[in-house]
Amino acid sequence: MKPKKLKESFYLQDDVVLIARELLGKHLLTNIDGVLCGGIITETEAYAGTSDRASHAYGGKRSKRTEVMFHEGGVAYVYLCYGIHSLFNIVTNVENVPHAVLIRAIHPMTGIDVMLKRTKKSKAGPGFTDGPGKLSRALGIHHKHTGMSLFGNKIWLEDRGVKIDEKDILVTPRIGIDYAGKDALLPYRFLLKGNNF
DNA sequence: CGGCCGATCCACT
DNA sequence: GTGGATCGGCCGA
Repeated sequence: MKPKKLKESFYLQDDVVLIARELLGKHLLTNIDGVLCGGIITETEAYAGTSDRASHAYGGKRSKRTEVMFHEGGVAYVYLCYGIHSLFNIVTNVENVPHAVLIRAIHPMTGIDVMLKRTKKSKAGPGFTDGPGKLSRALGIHHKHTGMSLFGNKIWLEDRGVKIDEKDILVTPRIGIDYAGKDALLPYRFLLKGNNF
């Protein structure tokens, strides 16, 4: 199957939890600093808008940081966490519905040498791009890229025909959101079983 | 304007 | 297993 860039209709779907599941196996690509890098998405988390205590947009909160989440689906929401890490999210749903999917891990495929250099690693083994902060650094994604369209030529997603079987998907609660009360228990995290990355 | 804290990672014990 | 790094956003004064 020929690679095809994910288009608007994918990002406008109403069910962000379903989108998070469907993003497994899709390719995330960047062309930053003139270098093509990318990999297969292996772990995601859904953030379900104004009613989700774990979401930055909980209660409909708008701020300079969260405003981009209210944008129509198909843009990047990248923010700085712990003063060090840029976390990459995909904004979904229609304008004013602030849904997003956090990409937590990828299996590197393209531009591995450059990604190694960016992360100061010597080889692409376990622990290379298995966290949201790490994969952003490897791909060259910075919080200055927040609001960027995913239909452009810097950051985008492709369907390359990777088929994911239901039995290979692990579903768990989300990570690092203990402050979210009962919403911390929601099964909104999806990962591919047996992936080393 | 000051203080607190985070959707994390790494070095060190 | 634990704590420090490090800084923008947010809230209260």
